[in-house]
Formats: sequence, C-alpha cells, structure tokens
Amino acid sequence: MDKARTGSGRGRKAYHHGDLRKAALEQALQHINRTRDVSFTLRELAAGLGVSSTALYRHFDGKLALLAAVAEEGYRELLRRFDADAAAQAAGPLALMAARGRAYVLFAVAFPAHFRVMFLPQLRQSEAFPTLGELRQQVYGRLEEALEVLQRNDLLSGADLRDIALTSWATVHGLASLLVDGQVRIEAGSPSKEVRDLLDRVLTVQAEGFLADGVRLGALQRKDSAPKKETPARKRGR
Amino acid sequence: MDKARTGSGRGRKAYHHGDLRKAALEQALQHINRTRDVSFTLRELAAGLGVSSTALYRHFDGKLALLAAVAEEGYRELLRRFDADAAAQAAGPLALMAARGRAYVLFAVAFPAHFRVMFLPQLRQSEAFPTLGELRQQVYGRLEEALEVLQRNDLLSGADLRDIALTSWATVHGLASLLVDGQVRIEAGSPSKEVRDLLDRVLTVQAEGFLADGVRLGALQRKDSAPKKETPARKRGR
DNA sequence: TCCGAATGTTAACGTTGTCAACATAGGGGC
DNA sequence: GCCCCTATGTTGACAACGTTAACATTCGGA
Repeated sequence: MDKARTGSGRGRKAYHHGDLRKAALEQALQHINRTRDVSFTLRELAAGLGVSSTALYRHFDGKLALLAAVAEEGYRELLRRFDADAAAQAAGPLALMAARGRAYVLFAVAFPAHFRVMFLPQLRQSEAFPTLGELRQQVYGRLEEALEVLQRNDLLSGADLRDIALTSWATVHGLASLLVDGQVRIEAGSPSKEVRDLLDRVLTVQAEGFLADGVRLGALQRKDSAPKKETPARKRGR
Repeated sequence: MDKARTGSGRGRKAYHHGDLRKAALEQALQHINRTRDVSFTLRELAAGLGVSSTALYRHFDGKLALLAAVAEEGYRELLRRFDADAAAQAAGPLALMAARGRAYVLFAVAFPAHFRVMFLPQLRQSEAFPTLGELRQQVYGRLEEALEVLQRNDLLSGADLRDIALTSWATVHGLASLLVDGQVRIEAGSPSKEVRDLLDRVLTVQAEGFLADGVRLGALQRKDSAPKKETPARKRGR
C-alpha cells in the first residue's frame, strides 16, 4: 500500500488520503495537548486534515471510538515501557519496582494526551471497548508483579501486600495526575531531567516512609473504631 | 424569602421556582453521580426541574459556570472538614496529619460528584473563575501546614519537606481518584467502614514506608544520572 | 400603589455528532 | 486488459445542544 497520496496529479488533492486513520489520531493528540482537553470537534479535526468530517467514520465508529483508539495506543505504549527494562529486572527486585513506578510517571509526562484520554470517565464506564479493560488489568498486574517479587525476597515490611500495592499505585498515579494537570510546576528548560530527579525523590520517600526513625503511628488509629491490629486477609479477587 | 413556591395557586405551577439556583446545583450533582460524568445537558436538567432551559442563565453564566459553582461548593466543604477536627489538632501533630489525609479521601468518597468536578481540566485551565484557584491553594496549604507541624516537632525523616509534601499529596489524591473512579472495589454493604479501614492501612504504609527494616534504596538510583545524595534546597515559592 | 429589578418564557441561531445516499479509487479474478 | 467489488471519501441533511435576544411575569420597597 502506498503511504503517499495515490491520486493522479502530483501535488493535486488526492481523493484518497493515504493513511487517514493514523493522521487523525496524530491530529487528535495535537488538539488534546494544545487545549489540555478532549473537547475538540470532529469537523475541526477533519478540516485540519483536508478531509470531510464524515470521512472519519470510515475509520472510527464515532468520536468516542476515536478516543478509545488513543487510549489503547497509550496502554500499549505504557506496557511496552514496563517490559522494556529487562536490565532493571536483572538488577534486582528493588530496581524492578523502582523502574515500574518510574516508567508509569515518565510515560504520563511524555504522553500527557494519551494519559488524559486513558482516564476519561466516559471511556472508563463504557462497555463498548472491552479491550481497554483488559489492557488496564495488565497495567496493574505489572505493578503488582513487581511487588510480589519484592515480597518473595523478604524485602517488604509486615504490611499486607494488597495495601502496599494500593498505596504504591495511588502514589504513582497521583503524582502522574498532578504532573499532567500542571499542578506541580516543572521548569521549561530541562523538563525531563527535573521530572526524573523529582520522581526519584518521591519514590524514595514513598518506599522508606517519611517518619523519623523510631516514630510509629499509634496516634493514627481512629477514636471511633476498634483498632484492628491484625489486618484481615483480603481476597485477591479482581 | 419564601422557600416554597410563591405563586398564587397552591398546587398549581408557579411562575417563580423558589430557589432555582440551589435546585439546579442539586439536580446537576444527581446527574453526575448517576452517569459518573459531567456530560449532562442543560435542557435535560431544566426539564427535570420543570423549568425552561434558559431560566438557568438567570443564575449561572453558562454550563461551565454552573460546574464552577459545584466545584466551589466542593472546595468549601473540603476546607470545612479540614478545619472541623480541632480535636485532632489538640491530639498532636501525627493525629493532625492523619486527620487531614483522611478528610481528603473521605470527602472524595462522600462527595464524588463534587470531587470529579473539582478536577475537571476545563475548569482547571479556565481563568474565568479565580475563586477556584484561591480555594485550591488553601487546600494544599492545609496539607503543607500539617507537615510543617510535624517538622517542627522533629518527627520527620531527613528528606526535604517539599518532597514529603508532594509524596503525601500524590498518595492521598491518587487514592481518592482511584476510589471515585471505581477502580478499587468497595463493598456495597458498609462502604463507610470499609473505606475508613482501607484508608487507615494506606496512610500507615504511606507514613512508615513499605521496606523491611534495614533495607535501603541504593538500587533506586538511576544509572544515567549522578546520584545526588544531597537534595538541593528548593524554594518554597508559590 | 406603582415601578424597577429579579426571574422565567418563547423563538431563534450557529455548531456539533451522526446518518443516509451517492461518488470515486484501486486491486484481484477472469 | 477489462470488470466488478470493496474500501474510502463527499454531499446533504437532521436532531440536539449551548447560547442569545426579546418579551412576560412576579416580587418588594419607595
């Protein structure tokens, strides 16, 4: 298949676009990154591609399906990054865990538009895109996996693995959200380096905690509830 | 001012609604909680109130302004909860810190629609609602304040206060997001109790870290960057 | 009592996502 | 080399949406 325009004339406008699907996805990402929002219009997007708006319906079932395709791209890229660091895996459990968390945040910073779309409520709730659900599970599975390796090596504290996993996930996801939403200021000069340093510090605090040696959280127990010393074993279902 | 309908007849449809602004906000919250999304229509909302859609424009400048009003309600409720626990403040720095984090998450679970709207990209980016920006700063200020109290009492580890604050904020905000988005399953039976217990465990892991005693994160340092042992003092600006 | 301000209604406009019907390109089977 | 089937793109149209303008009704204070 020809990538270039396949029409008769050279510079003339060809009837067929070449790869409209790919071009539409790229244009959508540009819009999202510029406006920080998915509220672009199909007509505007199509006009930017020199194409009628209804042409997009040959490649996507509608606007939501187009966004779903963007989200799917994002999940696959994130999984690719998770699996890319075989080096970290060889370097030990701690390195693997840190690499996974770092990959999550760096992905969000590198692909903010994808990240935004991946967590759109409209897509999360829709059952029209089962692939997205499977990909989401794979992502969380990778994070859990890294923690299980830590546990096998007796590197974890006594807390329940599920609680640790949820805490780690929340921290990493929260940091990514704050960065993507621009609630944490990043120097425009060398965003990559600054983000990486910030990220390392956050992951360190996260892993080692922030209380001084010897300080324990007895005071954290609520007054209105019996302090449950023993965490009940929780099912790992779904 | 009469709360009830002020028209002539008793059960007859009154020309004036009574308190349309309040009713509209409530109806909007219902829609958001039902659909988990802000994509309700003004016409539908107005029809549910037995009112013409343009009547809403007497109370809000438009749909975005209505959402901004919802967000403002949310921020004020959250701040109210922050300040409500004077008891925790008296019980010591650790209790205060835990209470603030817990208030954040419990607010999100109790007011999911508000929470959703508070972090809408369209509202975050718009400069038409400066009040929202001020309220946001107050919220983060309360979290930072609790940490500063900890620091004054020498209860923190040696890490930079800004890093600890960001990590805590990310964890709490991430957990709230995951709960509101339904990515963490909650038993329908006693959601309140289960969330509170889960929350306590996460806050504990967060504060104390999850590494076993003696394990340190030397392996976390990246290979492509010089390991900066000393965190450079960072300005506290903005 | 009267009159302006507050509140609500009707009609209309431009834009949006989407569908149906039609037009064109391109490649595989004869 | 021709033909037809399918993939791809276009035109025209529709209902629904947010929003505005012009008009109607009610309330409350001078």
